[in-house]
Amino acid sequence: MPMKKQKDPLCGMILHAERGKCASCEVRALSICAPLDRSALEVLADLSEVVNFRKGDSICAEGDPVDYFFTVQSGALKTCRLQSGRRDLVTGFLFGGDFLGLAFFAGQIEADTHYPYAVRALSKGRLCRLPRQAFSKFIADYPLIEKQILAKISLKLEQAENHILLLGRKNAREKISSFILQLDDAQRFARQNLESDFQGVDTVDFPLARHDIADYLGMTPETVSRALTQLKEDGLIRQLSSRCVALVQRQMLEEIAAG
Amino acid sequence: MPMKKQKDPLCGMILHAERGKCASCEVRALSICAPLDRSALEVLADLSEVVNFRKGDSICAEGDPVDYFFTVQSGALKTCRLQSGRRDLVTGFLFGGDFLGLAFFAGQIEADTHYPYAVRALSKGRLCRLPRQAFSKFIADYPLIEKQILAKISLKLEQAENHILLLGRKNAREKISSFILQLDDAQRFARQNLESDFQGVDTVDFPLARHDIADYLGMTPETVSRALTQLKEDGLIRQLSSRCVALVQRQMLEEIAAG
DNA sequence: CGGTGGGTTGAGTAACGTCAAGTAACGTGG
DNA sequence: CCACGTTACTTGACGTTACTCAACCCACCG
Repeated sequence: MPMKKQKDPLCGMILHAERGKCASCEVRALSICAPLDRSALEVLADLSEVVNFRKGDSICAEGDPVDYFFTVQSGALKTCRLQSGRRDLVTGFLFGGDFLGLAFFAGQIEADTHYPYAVRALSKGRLCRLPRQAFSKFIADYPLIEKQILAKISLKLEQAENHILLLGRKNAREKISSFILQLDDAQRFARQNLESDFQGVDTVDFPLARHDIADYLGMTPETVSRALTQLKEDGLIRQLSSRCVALVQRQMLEEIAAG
Repeated sequence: MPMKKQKDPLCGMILHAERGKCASCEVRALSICAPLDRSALEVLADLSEVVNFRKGDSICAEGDPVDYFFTVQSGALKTCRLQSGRRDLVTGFLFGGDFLGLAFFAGQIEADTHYPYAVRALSKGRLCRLPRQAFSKFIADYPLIEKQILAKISLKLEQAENHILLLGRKNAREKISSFILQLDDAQRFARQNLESDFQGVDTVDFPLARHDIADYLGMTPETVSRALTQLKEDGLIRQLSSRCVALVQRQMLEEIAAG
């Protein structure tokens, strides 16, 4: 059984570690590997391993040494900072195509670095794992990858600044509205780029629990719940299930989110 | 007279635009130019211009095209995001040695980019200005600089995550304590690296007004003031003037800041 | 059919924001 | 250098928001 507080990151996680199949990678278009050619992918496939994780698994703890980089293939993860005697703070999420290890890259690939946050799984899923040393060498030969990583860091910084604005100056209603739209954007983007032929109503899935949303938005689960029911009562969203809502009035949501 | 809301960024600002003197730059050790050799500095000096700014000047507005990069030589600036009908949010500060333009760099030096925040002066000071195009070419010849920029972006991201933690999970008292320590660290670091021979009591200068602190910490000036007097009453700090405090019990401050 | 965990709802409270008054600090012009 | 006007800062009274603690509901699972 998956323990609530895993002391052995990764140990219980790897069910079937097997050589990566980069050529047929489903999320390549979203990942840092997007610009690589056939031969580069062959080289990379020899470095990479696919590992599975289950809901609740700990990928790494705060302060762990960074021995691997990861690309998320499926599932959802959260990066969080712990505080003694208080709710954690979730600094961000990782979905298919996202890269884990960004912050440790810039300029200090050779240095011994440590994770500044813990990473935990919100659902089951799959990671592509790359040994740090080997991948660092690989990058040296394929500068295109470095550019991709730079672009991702830049994006991350922009997201962080938006998050700062949200935490610093928005109330519960505005936070929730922003969050729903954020998820919606991410899910539209993924659908579009992976060329899935899905075309339905504008619905948003929450791949996480209320308390995770709360920890991301700097509030409590109760307040999250209350803000959601308020939006529901105002007819801005419709709740299909506890983990899925339909956007009824996107325009209005955007206005609220903007403040 | 400097207007409160400047519509013409930079126009009123440049008093004496003159060729940079990189060889004798006072903040080089702190800046991205630190690793450059004599000949590189000569080249750079031809690209750069020194411009002066006064308290309240607007360096750029949100959405302005990025035509120049800057290194701060002296004085203090804030980067802020505006919100209609609400207090601004200050996302960060720039002091001597800091580089302005980081976020626009990564991976898209050639693209037409825009500032995601406004930059305003908190005091008078001096900037080193570099035309974007020319500096981008310069970087291509001196990869050391690119590494420096990467390191700075990485640092920025780390700071952003700390800021997120502060805004999301700390109360007024903890926010102020963190802020004081942050300023103290920055000021110690600057003193140390610039090898000033100053050796006094452990005091911290606030190069900014209460409302700027409030906008940075996601609170109001009144609450900032109250939190400061509380720390004063508890004997953790001593107030030498409205813009300068002495750290009486650094240890305790650190404990409070950590939560 | 009871147990469990996630989610919602309610009542009371603490923390912070708002509004307003008062005080100290500063810069300017005489 | 002083008098004045302006701005920044502090303090107080009050209102609002979101947190805390608790009960309850519901879906899912043994």
